Amino acid sequence: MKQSSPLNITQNLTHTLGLAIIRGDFFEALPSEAEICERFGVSRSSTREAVKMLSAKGLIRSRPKQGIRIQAERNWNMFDPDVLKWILVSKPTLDLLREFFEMRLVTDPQAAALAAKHAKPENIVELRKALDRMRDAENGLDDVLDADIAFITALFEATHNRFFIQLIEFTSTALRVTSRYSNRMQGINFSNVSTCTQVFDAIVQKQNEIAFDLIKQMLTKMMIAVITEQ
Amino acid sequence: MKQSSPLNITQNLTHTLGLAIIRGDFFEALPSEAEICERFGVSRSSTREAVKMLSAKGLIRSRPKQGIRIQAERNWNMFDPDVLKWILVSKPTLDLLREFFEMRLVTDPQAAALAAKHAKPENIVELRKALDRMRDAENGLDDVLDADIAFITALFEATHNRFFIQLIEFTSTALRVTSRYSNRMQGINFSNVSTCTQVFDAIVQKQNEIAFDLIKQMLTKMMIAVITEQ
DNA sequence: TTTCATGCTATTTATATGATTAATTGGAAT
DNA sequence: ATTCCAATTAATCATATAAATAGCATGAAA
Repeated sequence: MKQSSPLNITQNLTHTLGLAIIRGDFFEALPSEAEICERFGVSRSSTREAVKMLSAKGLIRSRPKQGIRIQAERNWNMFDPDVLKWILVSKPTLDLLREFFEMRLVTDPQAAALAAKHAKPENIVELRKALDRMRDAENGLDDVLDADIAFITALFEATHNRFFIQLIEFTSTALRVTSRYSNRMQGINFSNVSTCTQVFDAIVQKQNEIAFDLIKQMLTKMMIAVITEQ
Repeated sequence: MKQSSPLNITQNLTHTLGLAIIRGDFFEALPSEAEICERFGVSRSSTREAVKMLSAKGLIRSRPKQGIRIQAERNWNMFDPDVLKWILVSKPTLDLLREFFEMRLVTDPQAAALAAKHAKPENIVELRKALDRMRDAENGLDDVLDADIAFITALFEATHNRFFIQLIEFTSTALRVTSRYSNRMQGINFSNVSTCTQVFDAIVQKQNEIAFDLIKQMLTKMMIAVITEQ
């Protein structure tokens, strides 16, 4: 999706360490710079750069003499796509999925309401395109997950709110990872085409509350399906 | 608030460049590594580490021959406290404030509802402490902003939802920065003590909907006050 | 001539390494 | 208890080499 090019050394180390931290492979601190270099067979430059990237995401903090210490989970940037991905890959618990839905349960309906309020013609165009893809996907002519993400993307872009737009990456990362890695979560995350069509109509007619309620109901059903499923 | 120690070279450069990028000082790309070194009088290591930190936050992307290119605003991690701070400091527009409230208008009520559902005894204790601080602040015995943030912190921690807990940094950063830098925004962001007391009672009695509605009403009033004020 | 593919070159970041500086901890000396 | 010292570790600087790639040049095919 993002970069087709193979990861370079720094990126690789960043992902390896990030995942290891979140998986709990280290206790309170990472090995020293020198030891990381040795253990992973990379130079100090690459090690330091990887450490800086993880610091920027709130996972660690590095100081002389103290070493590279893992920060409290509270400081992790959960909305960073990388961090979210590492968490979902390493511990895709039902609890986390519930927490994710508790968030979507308010952001998505509000996004629909804001879209109804602020959508411009080009947003309507994109929403219609996404709806078409969802219909195609129902008939096996397109990927269900991609189509779902396309709709969410168009919906959140129509809010013209930077914070909501930021949630596109958040939500699509979560959807992609959970649908790829966890069997339990498969196939239950997808939006309903007819509901989304109704949402689209509500947005076109600027009916905020209706758009809000439709998405909320849809997500509530999805959430119940996910949480109760074993 | 965070670190009392003076910023080191890398941190300094990160902030300088981050702020400059968001302020729009550069067009599409940053100067080359070598030029940044020269212009800011730092070594290549520090430059590269700062660049890596900004890459990790989604602001830029650096590739051989292409240089250090600024990413589309869509890719910026708006929920990263640093990024949010730079944005608020460099362009504290009314639009942005509206977008911020549109977000809080759903996250805060939901946080209250989740707190009512999931709060544990220690969360109740913290909420009560925060309420006491808010009362003290009303009488000039404590800082209003700090007390407000303490309540929000206790509220969001009580959700026991990692995504909501992450929003503590987000919200408190926004409150601190806006109240410090913008006169227009001053004094209008603060919560109402009596409402918060009612919210507290609702949480103790596990009345989700009541807690939800109380916060929503309070925020709606605040938002109207902010948006209509000139 | 035009078009497109191929390979070359210059530029820029990526990586590696050594040397020096600064911050911080923990213990020693007072 | 306080101050000072020493050891450790990251932070910074400097330099060298490798890898990636955009842009140009070249030349063959239409």
